[in-house]
Amino acid sequence: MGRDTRQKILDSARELFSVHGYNGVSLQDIADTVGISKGNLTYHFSKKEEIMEELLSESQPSDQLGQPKTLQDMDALFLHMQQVVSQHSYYFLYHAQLSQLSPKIAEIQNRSYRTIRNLLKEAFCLFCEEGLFRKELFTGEYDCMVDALHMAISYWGPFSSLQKSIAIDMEYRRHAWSIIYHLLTEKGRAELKSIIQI
Amino acid sequence: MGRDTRQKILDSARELFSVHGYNGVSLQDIADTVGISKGNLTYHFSKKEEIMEELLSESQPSDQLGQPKTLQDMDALFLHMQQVVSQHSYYFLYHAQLSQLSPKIAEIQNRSYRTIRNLLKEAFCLFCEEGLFRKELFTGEYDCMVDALHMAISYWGPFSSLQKSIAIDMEYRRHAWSIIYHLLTEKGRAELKSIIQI
DNA sequence: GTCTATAAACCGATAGAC
DNA sequence: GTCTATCGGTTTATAGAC
Repeated sequence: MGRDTRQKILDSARELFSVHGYNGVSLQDIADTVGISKGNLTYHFSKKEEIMEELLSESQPSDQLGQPKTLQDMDALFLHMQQVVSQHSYYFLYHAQLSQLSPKIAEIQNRSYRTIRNLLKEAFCLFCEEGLFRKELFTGEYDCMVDALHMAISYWGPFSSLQKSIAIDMEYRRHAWSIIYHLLTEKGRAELKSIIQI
Repeated sequence: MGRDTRQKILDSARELFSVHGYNGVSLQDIADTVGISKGNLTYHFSKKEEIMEELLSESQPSDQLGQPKTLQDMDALFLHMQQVVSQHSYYFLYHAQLSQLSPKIAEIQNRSYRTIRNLLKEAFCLFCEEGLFRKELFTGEYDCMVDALHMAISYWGPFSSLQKSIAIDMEYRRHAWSIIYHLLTEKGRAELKSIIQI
């Protein structure tokens, strides 16, 4: 039951953190949910932080992402992000708080952010070379759109949850394409049309 | 010393919350900073939530904002938002968490969000009528850009703080204009040029 | 590995003297 | 209005039996 208990703890913790946030969940809550004692819990994870650290490093959003080579790849990336965000809502809802938990967590987050950023920027440049994206209107426009897209990825969950009374029923994937639609050339727009209807 | 102590509590609490977040600050911390006893603190605010509620309703970002009529107004709004965000960083860093604190706080946030949203959308439509903005490329493009702008307003602080090792030294005001630059017509771009250099 | 028991500290909130 | 003292509850973490 060694590995098994450890995994059960992580699963229960992830679920509880998703609903109540890091501070809203005590070790007692986790132990109760798993069905073990608090003492046993601290045998596996000596500190509460360690659970979160393992949870984050276990499944980083940027893990399984490959460099997008086509608009189709980009769309798949958006779709994938949409799933990650909904499955790891606690990560995005409380990530400012999480970064203060431990230097290790801050480092994990930072690495993830840098990865996504580079992924998007390189894709933009590639699309530009292939005539799918127009050239920059001003220096730094691509960087700005990468930031906007990145911000949308990170905060789509909390942002839309705060506005549930307003009509933001549009899913993230559509929002992402809408943000960068103006960057597409005629060729790019034609190609996108076969992928998704904006 | 009646009003005085109450105000001191609010000032100290705002400062502490900004750095450590709501859960990271205890009533003891606040009392110590003000230089009063914990008992005296709970005389003024019987519950911890009440401090945050008063703090939020005291200075809502959308309070002193008028409807932007010109690009100059819009720029002033961005500038104003930039100051608000830096002065009330706790509000933006922890707003997902804060909304769960009490229904009253959730309502305050929701009203604020709706106000900013409408402010931006109406300005967009006005600018379009005046030939400063081009027409929408697709239905909902304005709404999408309003969301992107709104997200940037809300999360510029936390977003840039998480990326401090990366080159995001561009201030929020410039970022906001960059996001919507592609919406400007030739006439609009000429007018913007006299306000800010993108 | 898992348990019980408990330490040690801190939390928000209350009671009552002054 | 301000204080001290304290209650009842919760927290993380440890010690030791099995």
